[in-house]
Amino acid sequence: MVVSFAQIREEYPGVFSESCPTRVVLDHVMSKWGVLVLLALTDGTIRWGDLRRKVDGISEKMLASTLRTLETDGFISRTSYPEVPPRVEYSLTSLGDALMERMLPLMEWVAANADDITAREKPARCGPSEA
Amino acid sequence: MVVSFAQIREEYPGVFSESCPTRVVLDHVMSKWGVLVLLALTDGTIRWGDLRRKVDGISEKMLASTLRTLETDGFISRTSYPEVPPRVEYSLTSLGDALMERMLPLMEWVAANADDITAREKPARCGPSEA
DNA sequence: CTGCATCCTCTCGGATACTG
DNA sequence: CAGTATCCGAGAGGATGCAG
Repeated sequence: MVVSFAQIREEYPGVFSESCPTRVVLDHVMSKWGVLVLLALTDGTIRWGDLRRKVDGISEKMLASTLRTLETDGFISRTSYPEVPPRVEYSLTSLGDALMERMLPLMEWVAANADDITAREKPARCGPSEA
Repeated sequence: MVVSFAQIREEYPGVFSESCPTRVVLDHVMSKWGVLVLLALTDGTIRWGDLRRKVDGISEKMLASTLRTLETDGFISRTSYPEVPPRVEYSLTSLGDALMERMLPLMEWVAANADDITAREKPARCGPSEA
């Protein structure tokens, strides 16, 4: 690994420590659903129901739970309109924006390489190469 | 969110789909221990025992499991020396290197901001501000 | 529409003991 | 030293029903 990128260990020698706050934040933003919810929010403000439909496979429980965690962390903001039926909108805060600025390059790389990576594990992923 | 960063949704509209390979890779590299193991490997080649001691709190089971997953994905390489006692070394592959190139900026940002983020949740984290 | 409460399942992950 | 095998508890996470 290039040295210039590995300086995190010098600046933050405690990142490997069990008690490091980094662990907590990492668990939130890099959780199975946290990543996808945050990514969905890079689109801009979005309603609860739209979010649920957008993040394929997420349950209501996990969506609510994930949103609350990320809101507590300060990554997203929740706006509730006193209407009936209710309308609630979520969006990234400036902190969340800063986070995603670093996360998106990683996501794009993963999205671009995921096929090749998983393909190597399952001999034939789709095409009838030798069946 | 700045538009230039949000183009992942246009290029990879399937990232939100449950069956997208991205989900699998994401689960591996952004898992609780996957991140830390990969980060530890940015130091360069390292032995099994050193790795275990470095990543504070990881069990033998999870270390072995994490390493096998990441090796299968092609992010790390395993070199076993036919000696006694045995010696096994792990290091990043070029693929793993490319991954960490995108991951480290994120990690550094998280490490730099984790204190503030978690501090907001626990009114006083260390200092006797008002107790 | 936007959640919360409950129940229940299943996997993650820790502890321990054992092998080459 | 570098793992594997087994057991087991805790918590993640899904399904359903209900409330505001």
